[in-house]
Amino acid sequence: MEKLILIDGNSIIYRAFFAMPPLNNSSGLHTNAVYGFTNMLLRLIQDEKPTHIMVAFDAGKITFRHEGYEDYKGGREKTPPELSEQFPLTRELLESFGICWFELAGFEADDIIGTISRQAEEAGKEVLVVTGDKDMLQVVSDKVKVALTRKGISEVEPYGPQEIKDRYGLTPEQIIDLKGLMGDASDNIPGVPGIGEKTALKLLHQFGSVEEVLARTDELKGKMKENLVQHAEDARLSKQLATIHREVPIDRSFDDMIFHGLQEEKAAPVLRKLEFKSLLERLSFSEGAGASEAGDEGARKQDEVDVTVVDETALPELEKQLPKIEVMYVESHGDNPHQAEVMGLILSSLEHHFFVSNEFLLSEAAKPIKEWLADPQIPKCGYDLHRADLALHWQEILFAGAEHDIQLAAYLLDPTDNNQTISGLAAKYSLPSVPSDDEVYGKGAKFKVPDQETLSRHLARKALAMLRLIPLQKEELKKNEMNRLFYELEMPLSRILADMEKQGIAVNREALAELGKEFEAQIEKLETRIYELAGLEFNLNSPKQLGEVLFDKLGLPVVKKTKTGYSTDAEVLDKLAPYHEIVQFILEYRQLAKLQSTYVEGLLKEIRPDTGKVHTFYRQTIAATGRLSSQFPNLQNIPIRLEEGRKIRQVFVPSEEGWYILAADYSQIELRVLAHISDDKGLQEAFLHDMDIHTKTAMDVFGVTQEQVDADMRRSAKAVNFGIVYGISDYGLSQNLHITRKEAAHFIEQYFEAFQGVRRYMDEIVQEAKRDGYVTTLLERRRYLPEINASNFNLRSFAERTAMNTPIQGTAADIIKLAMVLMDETLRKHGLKSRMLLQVHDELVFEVPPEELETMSKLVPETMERALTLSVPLKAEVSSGTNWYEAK
DNA sequence: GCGTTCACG
DNA sequence: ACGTACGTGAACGCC
Repeated sequence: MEKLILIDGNSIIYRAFFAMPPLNNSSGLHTNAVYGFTNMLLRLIQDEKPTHIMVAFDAGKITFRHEGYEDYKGGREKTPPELSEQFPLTRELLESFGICWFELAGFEADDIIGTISRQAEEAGKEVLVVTGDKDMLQVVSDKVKVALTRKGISEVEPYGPQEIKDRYGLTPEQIIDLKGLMGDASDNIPGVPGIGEKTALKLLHQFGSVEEVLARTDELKGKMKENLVQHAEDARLSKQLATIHREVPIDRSFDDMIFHGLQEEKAAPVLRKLEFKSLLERLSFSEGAGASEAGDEGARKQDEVDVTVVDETALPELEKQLPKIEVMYVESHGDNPHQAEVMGLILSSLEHHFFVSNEFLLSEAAKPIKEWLADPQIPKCGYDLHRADLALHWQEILFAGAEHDIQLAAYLLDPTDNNQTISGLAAKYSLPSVPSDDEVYGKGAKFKVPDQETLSRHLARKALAMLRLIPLQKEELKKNEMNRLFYELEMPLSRILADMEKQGIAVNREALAELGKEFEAQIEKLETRIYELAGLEFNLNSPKQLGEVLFDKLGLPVVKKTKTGYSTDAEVLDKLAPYHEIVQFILEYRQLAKLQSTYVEGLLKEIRPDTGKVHTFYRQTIAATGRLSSQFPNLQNIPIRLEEGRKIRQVFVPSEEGWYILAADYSQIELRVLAHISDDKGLQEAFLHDMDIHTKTAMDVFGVTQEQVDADMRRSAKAVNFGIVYGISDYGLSQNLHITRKEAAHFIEQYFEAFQGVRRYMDEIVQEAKRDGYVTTLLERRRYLPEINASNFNLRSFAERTAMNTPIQGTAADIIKLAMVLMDETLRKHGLKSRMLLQVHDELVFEVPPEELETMSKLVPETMERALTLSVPLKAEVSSGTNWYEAK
């Protein structure tokens, strides 16, 4: 017969937490409740041999019970953070055990269990409910037993109808009446004063039910009668509160609950992360293997590999196997993929590994391999295909057909994992060990291309790990509902980015050098003046030496210190300006020195002599929020705020005579996203009318009319809006606006009064993060926040602000990425010659031939605006000119 | 290789 | 009481 075990997750974890001594793993994670829970779970599996298991959780929000009685569970202490952080861990553990869990907003675990146990009973299954909550006894029947925990959780006591009768002299249904009369302090169920278990049982033995007791109070006497008459309503309400709801909508089938047994490859990594060594041993899983962080790699074996080195003799064999090749990997050396040296290519299936040296790849004989690489109809799986594409491109080898990039998938599955190398991923998934590149090649100055034997074997090990990683990633992407994000957004975008990077943007070298001369002249003047005023020459670029001059020699007041000494940043210098005229000159020097070193000299170094262009590299797997980042050079931080710096933009020009630079940027995209996800009616209204959002905020925060908003009020409101997007704190806002914390707190309160939907969103997203351990964007991009339940205030606060900010910044990133994919399609569809060149978070930059300028000026903003439909319109503004400066 | 500073959204 | 605004990359000094 089929046997289903239903576990009340919350109840067991609570009891385990208080029953177990404190326990944590080496990274400080509290694990005692998870440990107790796991122990009990394993014992149940061993003793009961269930065919099905399901764990129910409270969804942690307001339940239907609150609708009738506000104080329900009101008397409970707040859950300690050391316990809260263990809920996401428990869910992760259950998933690794292949055990189904369920929760539903508005219902408690009790109700879920009540419903499933009823359904299971109707389907003829045997059921065992495991909980610490006596209320649950009401669901007992011939088919349904309830195991109550005793002494913490180390023992359980099973109850069937007979056991309930022996213990209480009641039927299971009468348990509800019992609660109705005696109440339950821990659930804040009032019951009737003066009536405890003894009296309640006596009454029920005599009358049978709460209703009957209340109807026949005339048969009673004394204080008890008085209490019952006076609190009749409390008794009825208490009975209602204690009644388990058995018609919860549950979208899980019994098939979902089938327990297939533990699989080491899935369960072991989680147990290792928790450092449950005794459990690993008990399950006879190897203990040291696969601990990704602990550095005990040695315990995982390496694959033995057999590689065919492709030369003209071996080529026919490879050609025969090409249709079966499942993964490819291009090994290259150097951080900048536009200048990377290709070391070799590996093409693998589970049966074969073919190593192709770059020398052979570049030879005429390798034509079939090149045709395979270039064929967009042949889907390719691999690791960092974007980098491979660029490295191959610069040696005139075409690449197309990327389908599944392991690095990109790893990024979506955990964007904050900082070891998304093949070696790191192999460890994370407990696959056979792959030595790190640093181990094989040496790092920094020690880097050396190894002999072909070593290289090809290393690549074959990587390829094997890749072959195994792909199905695991596919499953996880599907489970996280990230298939569309991955296959329809990030993968297509990866090819588009590569195209933009290969195209590059032209830089007017002469104009840049000229600008450099102007800066240089000013810098020299400032240097002379500063040394004069200081009375000595020193290294102005050294904060240490500058600090000594300002604070020791000139005796200026110390405003702020760093870990290593005096702080001399711009904020400090601003405060010091009134004390000494040298300070203003230092600020100007700093500004120009930055422009000179980073933007003039830095950019000049990046211009390719052959093309006169700079080719940035967009990294798609770095930013935790889903944004892109840009390197070699970074074209996402070209100056704009100050006029001197903004001139740098003049040197970014079209690559063809007579063409234009066109730039379009989203207006207030983050606040529009916030209006959508918070469903704040006021904010939505403002955007529907396309109001100036900072003015609107000022009106609502200060309670004034549009005409009464002055520049200062608008400035404050703008800072508040920024703060809201960043996950506001009174301290942060006070720093930004140079006001007291109290004043900042007042602004924030005023803001939340005016925009209550935003307040609700901020509260709910933090709760969601605490419950799930992660937050998501509109397109299901995910960011884990392991510190959201930390007991350390700073860590927890940071995680809370991140929980508020990431869905906003991340959804904005989703949107512009969608726009880029759409834009690429649109350019093709219309057969336009215009080219997309740059992305700067909320801005896209194009070069456009004159005859397309008018078309593009409409098409680009239209495309950006239709990228995603929100409850408020998206707005994009476009402009163009003969260089990037003029396109403002 | 780390800390500080500063450029951008 | 705690002591920060969110996300990046590059240049420089210094050990």
